[in-house]
Amino acid sequence: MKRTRIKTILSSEKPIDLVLIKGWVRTRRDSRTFSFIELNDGSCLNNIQVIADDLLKNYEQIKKLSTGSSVSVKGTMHESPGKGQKWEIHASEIEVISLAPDDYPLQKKRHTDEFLRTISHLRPRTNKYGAAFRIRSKLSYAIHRFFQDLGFTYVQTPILTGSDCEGAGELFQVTTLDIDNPPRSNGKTDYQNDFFGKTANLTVSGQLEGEMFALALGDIYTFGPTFRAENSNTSRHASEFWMVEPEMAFCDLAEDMDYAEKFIKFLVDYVIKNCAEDLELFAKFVDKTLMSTLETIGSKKFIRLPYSEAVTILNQSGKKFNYDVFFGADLQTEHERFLAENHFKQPVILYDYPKTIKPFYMRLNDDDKTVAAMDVIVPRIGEIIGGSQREDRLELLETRMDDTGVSREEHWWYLDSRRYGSVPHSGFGLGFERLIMLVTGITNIRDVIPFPRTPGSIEF
RNA sequence: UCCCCAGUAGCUCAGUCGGCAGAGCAGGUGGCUGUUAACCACCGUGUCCGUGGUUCGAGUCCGCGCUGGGGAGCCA
Repeated sequence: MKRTRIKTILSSEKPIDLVLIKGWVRTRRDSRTFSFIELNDGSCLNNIQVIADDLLKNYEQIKKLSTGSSVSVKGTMHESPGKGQKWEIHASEIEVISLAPDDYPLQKKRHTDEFLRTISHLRPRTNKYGAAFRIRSKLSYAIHRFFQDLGFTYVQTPILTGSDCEGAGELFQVTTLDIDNPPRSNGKTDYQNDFFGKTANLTVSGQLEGEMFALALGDIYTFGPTFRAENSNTSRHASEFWMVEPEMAFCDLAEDMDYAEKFIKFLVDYVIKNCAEDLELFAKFVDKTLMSTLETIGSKKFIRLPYSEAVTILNQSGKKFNYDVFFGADLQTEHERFLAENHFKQPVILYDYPKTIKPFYMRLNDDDKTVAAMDVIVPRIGEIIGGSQREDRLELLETRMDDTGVSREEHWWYLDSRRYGSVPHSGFGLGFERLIMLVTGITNIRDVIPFPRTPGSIEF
């Protein structure tokens, strides 16, 4: 007999004569002649209540079932006479697969997120983390769905790279050299003898490679891991995280913003429609304003505001900021949050930033002062998307590289794309974990990653 | 990297002015019960993060370190 998932039987319209379910005991309560077992198999948030009566031949063993134990249950599903659940299973046979000893760290009461982080291998067994990681899975699917339905091609850009990309952050170096005794020449480590014959790193962005494919396949997206060796100790940064980076040929900044807005709205809508039960847990226990936040994102057209106007608004707001605002200053977290949370109270797309604070690949505007960059700012999270129209004019790109100290020689292949049939194109990057935080109300990035990596922490 | 806060039982926490370490939950035993974070009674539990100091006496005060958290920077 094949096991049925608890999610499947809970959504049944009618009783079932005989079912086989398998799962883990969440809690057990004894009555006089029988025992209630709350069973969860991870297929959904809800448990199913199993009635084990004392006629079962191994009832003495069943009475020892503790939280975390695994069992296999055969029985009939019928309407529950008790309050609190529609269905329950009356067991005809219960096999104890494995007992969890009483040092099982998860109790049926609430634990703190900090404690659960120390047992990352067990926390998916809790309601909250089970829900978070089911939502993470659904969102991954929705990302593919969005782009595939629009005819985009999924490109797997390399994780090991030879270039330091856009200088997007500190790099994790990858080497097979003996680090205690590396080969040296002219007083420096000689990487000619390293595995790839030169220095190699973990990727900080797939964008430049993504552009090459957009300029061949038209519309593409990447979705994969990214690594930053920055000593960032905040609740919004991890050393290993996932990014989605679409790149569109024949696309200007306005269309880029259209895609970004449509993308976020699609994902929020997808979760509301497909993760209702799990979402409810977060709306109830994690963030009471979650549903209204998500509805605002889904229904309101995102504000589009040039950087220069944002500077004016911030200066006229009368609010005292820790960092001064003036044209040429990078907007700080406090400024972005003020705009999204206090001034507009909804998502805002800022665009046309000063060229001095943005990387070399962004397209120079006609004013010669700003570049065609855009950031999507959402309440509570801040920047969730950063993107731009790329500089497609070879001479201007080369000048910008020289000005910002990016090696032309190393990026010969990137420059080739502007040499041969260059076209206007745009793209953006979305931090996947920040999206999950936005959608669930979870405030620490460590709690939306199965096994988070942060400075000084790689236990699992 | 900088600023601030915290570290006490398996977990969540209290601990007054520096004077014998204490609750709830979890666990054990018994009872009761179509229960649902069940309930009632009884029972056990400590490197008070580490280290150095002040003091007759330190969980409590001071220095240093470690770990965790919040905020900032860097960014997604």
